[in-house]
Amino acid sequence: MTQNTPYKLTLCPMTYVLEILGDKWSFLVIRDMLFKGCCRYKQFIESDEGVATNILANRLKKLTEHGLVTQCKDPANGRQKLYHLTEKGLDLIPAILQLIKWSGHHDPRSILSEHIMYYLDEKFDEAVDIVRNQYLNQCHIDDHSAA
Amino acid sequence: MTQNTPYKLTLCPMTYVLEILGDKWSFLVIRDMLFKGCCRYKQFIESDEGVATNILANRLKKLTEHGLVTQCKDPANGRQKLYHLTEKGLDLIPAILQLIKWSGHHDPRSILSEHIMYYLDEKFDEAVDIVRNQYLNQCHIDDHSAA
DNA sequence: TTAATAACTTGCAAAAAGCAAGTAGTTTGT
DNA sequence: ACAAACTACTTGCTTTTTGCAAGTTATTAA
Repeated sequence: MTQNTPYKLTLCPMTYVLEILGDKWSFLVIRDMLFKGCCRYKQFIESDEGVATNILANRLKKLTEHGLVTQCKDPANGRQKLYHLTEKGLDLIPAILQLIKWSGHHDPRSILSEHIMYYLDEKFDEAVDIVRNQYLNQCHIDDHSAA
Repeated sequence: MTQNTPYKLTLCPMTYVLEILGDKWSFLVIRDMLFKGCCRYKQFIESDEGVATNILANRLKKLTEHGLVTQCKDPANGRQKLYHLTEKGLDLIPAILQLIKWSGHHDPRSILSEHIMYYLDEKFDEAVDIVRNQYLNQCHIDDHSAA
């Protein structure tokens, strides 16, 4: 076996990722923020998959402690909090898009359009930028318009 | 909000991925195959994280049912089975490498070398090919040499 | 100032994970 | 040929985590 070529990639440590994203709810919280524009507790609760309130609270706390998410009071409504992705959280976009791309290719019930698959297959980096900017825009709007 | 531009990417379905990879052990099995050359039950059991035998059996079965893994008898030793990644499983390499890349950037205790980070940051597609070929080679060797 | 709302917390039942021990099919050694 | 060893599991039981319903607290609208 070719031992010391520069082409041998020995990378196995996934402990950090799995510690943070090793369960589906953490992933879904981030997905809801990125693609559904969720930034309030209630919005996550109302999201399709139906998280339990205690689980949601736990995951938001965990993601915040790990620096993927920030919390702040809604300046327009003091009884609401706003949750946003940090740079560290946004840096997960490539990984998440690769997972979505994989779904697009292998999920027999995938509903991803050809247009989207084209972007993921041929213009991946661009897709990452689009999702990122989309998110940043969205936040900007949500923050200044009360729910 | 820009509604109908071709740049609006509305992709949220991750149900399929999460159904298959929504827990850490499934991920770790695939990682062990890709990066540690695990292809036998015993090898997975002996891997660092310490899976319970019942959990491992369950996950290998699940991954096989979902078509990410195949099982066959070891032609060289009838009491052993060989587990291998299918094309569908190998197609997860980009996603896994993105997660590893993310770890490299954000895990304060990351042990990834600069060389590897260079590949992930600047030559991502090449890194995917390398990992893929590395795996395919490895299998070829393992299959024909008894444990 | 009463009612409603948002973001949680708590308590309990159900499901899943983790551990130890056991089992079935091969195979090696004598 | 037969006993001991090996590999890939399964089973039963304990512990942990999840999921659900019902509070609780802080803030705001009527």
